[in-house]
Formats: sequence, structure tokens, C-alpha cells
Amino acid sequence: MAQSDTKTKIIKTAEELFAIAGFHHTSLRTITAKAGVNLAAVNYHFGCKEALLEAILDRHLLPLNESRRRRLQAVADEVDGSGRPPAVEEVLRCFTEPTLALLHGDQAAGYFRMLVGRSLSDPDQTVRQHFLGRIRGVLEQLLDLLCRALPHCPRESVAWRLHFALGAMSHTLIFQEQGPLLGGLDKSTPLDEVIEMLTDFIVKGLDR
Amino acid sequence: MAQSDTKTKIIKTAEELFAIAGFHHTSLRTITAKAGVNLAAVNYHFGCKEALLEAILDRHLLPLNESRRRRLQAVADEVDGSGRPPAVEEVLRCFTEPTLALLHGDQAAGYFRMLVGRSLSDPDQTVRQHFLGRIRGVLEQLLDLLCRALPHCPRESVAWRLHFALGAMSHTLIFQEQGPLLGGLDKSTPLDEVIEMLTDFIVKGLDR
DNA sequence: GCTATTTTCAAACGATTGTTTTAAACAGGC
DNA sequence: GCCTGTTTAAAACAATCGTTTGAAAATAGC
Repeated sequence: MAQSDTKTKIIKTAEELFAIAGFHHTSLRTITAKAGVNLAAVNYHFGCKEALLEAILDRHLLPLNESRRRRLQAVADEVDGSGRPPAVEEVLRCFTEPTLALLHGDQAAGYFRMLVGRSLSDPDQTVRQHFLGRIRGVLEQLLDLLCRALPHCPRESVAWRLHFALGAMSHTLIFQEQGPLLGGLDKSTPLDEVIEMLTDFIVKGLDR
Repeated sequence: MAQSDTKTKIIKTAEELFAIAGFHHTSLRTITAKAGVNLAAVNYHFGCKEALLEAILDRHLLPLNESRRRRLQAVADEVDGSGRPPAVEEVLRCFTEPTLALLHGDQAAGYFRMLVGRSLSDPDQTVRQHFLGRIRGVLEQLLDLLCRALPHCPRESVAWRLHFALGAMSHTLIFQEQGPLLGGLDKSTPLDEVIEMLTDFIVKGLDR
């Protein structure tokens, strides 16, 4: 029971607190107190606070990106075979659907979702860099395939549209708890429906 | 010259540093050192750090939102008269174009742009609340008018699409300095062109 | 030119941060 | 049993944070 019980408790608690209050605004004392472990345990198991963040990111982000990568590659291979350009929506779903699978598979992944959404726009360079370093490769792959789906469109235009789309995505991932910023917005809408609407929105923006 | 010279120097410096590093990650000592004023000057002139943030937000956000409000009202009045629903793009530009005017009018507003972009998704509740409190009214007005532009579309769907659009917008405002997260993205693209592409993207997503 | 007010300044305050330290408790191998 | 390496515990570390203090300096009113 002693082996890595403490380590897991720290990771899960920190994941939640980082997602809600942000990395720098969450102290190790808050984490360890809520997790019921000793303060020094963080530095013993992870070395430093920043390494704890990396461990949290790795836990979900690595398999998630691997899944995205496989799906993107599968579509790319299919295009290579048939010679027909892929549909924009098909490409986009290679990126988004693994996220949905993750959120359905792991009940506790809800907080991770917020953390990911925040990471892109975090004011702190540390958080941003750790996150970007783990996702940049997949983004390039996604951009490449999008360009093949839009052969008439210059790469830079596609890149800008993808940039806008990522903004919409991260903003949607964050949205939770922090109160609806729009009056007519129902927070209880199931995540699946939200993602469907978001996908529609993005596909329309990316296409043509 | 002495009257509010210090006060202005503090505001302008803080605006820049808050935009780049975030509110909580920027210390009053960093601000005052860069501004060349005494540490205590902040608490003397503004009361506390949080009030300094409010002053910064007010300086540009109040006139900006007033301009947006007037333009939205003008379109609404026109619709009331003619009875024809407005175009989505027309409504959207009521919100975005005043921003462009601000950025062109004030050379130093570039940092404010980043600050605004960050504020929506800031991990810290303080920053978010101060920002939302100053923009929520205009957003409601924008949503109302968008619903009239899309009479066949249920209000909640419009709200969600606007939600996605706001994500794309804030993400675009932030983007600067922090290194391109996408390879094919040219950072030197003039802001006008970026906003044009962004508007296209959003209109396509909002419409129909 | 004096007074009264505003503004600046250096120094310190108390609280909190991530991290380190030192000792104690625990585990399993032989 | 004892020993070796791992894990926890409480305390202290040095650094930084926002804020306050009290006196000096500058300014304005008359």
C-alpha cells in the first residue's frame, strides 16, 4: 500500500487543483493537505513542483497524442492509396475524438480537460512550454493532413484557420465551473453534444 | 508634470507586464523597478494591486465597450425600422471593428490586446471576474442581435456558437511573442489581415 | 515665505512560497 | 535477529510576495 499510493494521491489531487486554480496559484501545501500526505513527499517523489506538472501532463497527454497520431496516419495512408483528398471533418475528428474517448474512459479526466484547455493560454511560460512540447508534433501532423484536405488553399491560410480552431477548442475545454459568461448557455449540456456543435462550427470555418 | 506622471508610468508598465507574464506572476517590485518609481507608489496611487488591474482594464475597456454598444444599438434600431434581420457579419463587426480602431489609435494598445485575450481564460478568478464584469453586458447585447440575425436558430445554439467564436477571438488576441505554435504560421502578418481571416472563419461558423 | 497638502522614499512587516534538512518509521532480504 | 534502502514526519530554510510605516521631499495655496 505504501509503494506509490502517496504518489498517486499527489498526482490526482494536483491535477484537480492545477485545473481549477492554475499551476502557480496552487501551493504544494494546499495539494499535500488535501491529499493527506506530507509536504516533503512532493519533492521526494517528483523532485520539484514543475516535475509534478510534467508527470500530470504525461499521464494523459502521451497516450492521447499517440491515439491521435495513429488515426491521422491511418487517414494519410488511405489518401496515399486512393489519391482522393480526405474530408476536413474526417481529419478533424482524428484529433478530437480521442479526447472524447479519454473523457469517457476516465471519470477523473474532467479536471485534466480543464488543465489542457488552460495550458495553451496560460500566462506562465513554464506551463505553456511543457504543454506545447508535448502536443506540437501532433499539431504539425494535423496541419499537414488538413492541407491535403484543402489542396486549393495555401498552407498559411490553413494554418491560420487551424489556429482559430484551436482557440475555440481550448476555450471550450476550459469552460466549466467558472460560471457561464453567456446568459443563454446551458452548462448541463452533455459534453458529447457540445463537442458535436463545436465540430460543426470548426468544420464550417475550416472548409471551403 | 508631477501630478499623475508616476501614476501613468505605473499603469503603462503594469499593462505590459501583466499582458506578457500574467497578473499574479508579475510582482509590484518588477513593475515599479521597470517604471522607475518607488515600490510604495502603487499602493499610494491605487490602493492595492488589484485596483491597479481594474484601472488598467477600465482605461481601454470602458470606451471600447461603449463604442461596441453604440454600433450594436444602431444596427438594432435599423432592424426595428426595416423589419429585415441583419446579416451575421454585420453584427459581428459591431463587436470586432472597434477593437481594431483601438489598436490603430493607440500604439501601446498592443499589450492591452494580449491582456484582454488572456483575461477570459485566466486561471485566477480575480482577473476573470474583473474582466467579465466589464464585458458581460455587451456580450448579452451581441447575443441578442445575433439571434435576430439567425431567427431560425434556437437561442442556445447561437449562444454556443458565440461561445466558440469568443474562444477563437481571445486566442487570436493572445497570440504574440509567445512563439508560433504552428509551423506554417507567419507572425508578421498584419493584424488587419489576421482579423479579416478570423472574421471569415467565425462568420462561416456562426451562420446557417 | 510660510503653511498645508500631496507625493516620494527607504525600510521593515507579516505571511506565504518552493525547497532542504534531519531524524524517525517502515519495508523486505538474508 | 540485523541491515539496507525506501518512505514519512516535523521543522526550518532562504526567498519573495503585497502591504504598511514614518519621515523626508516636493508642491500648491495664499
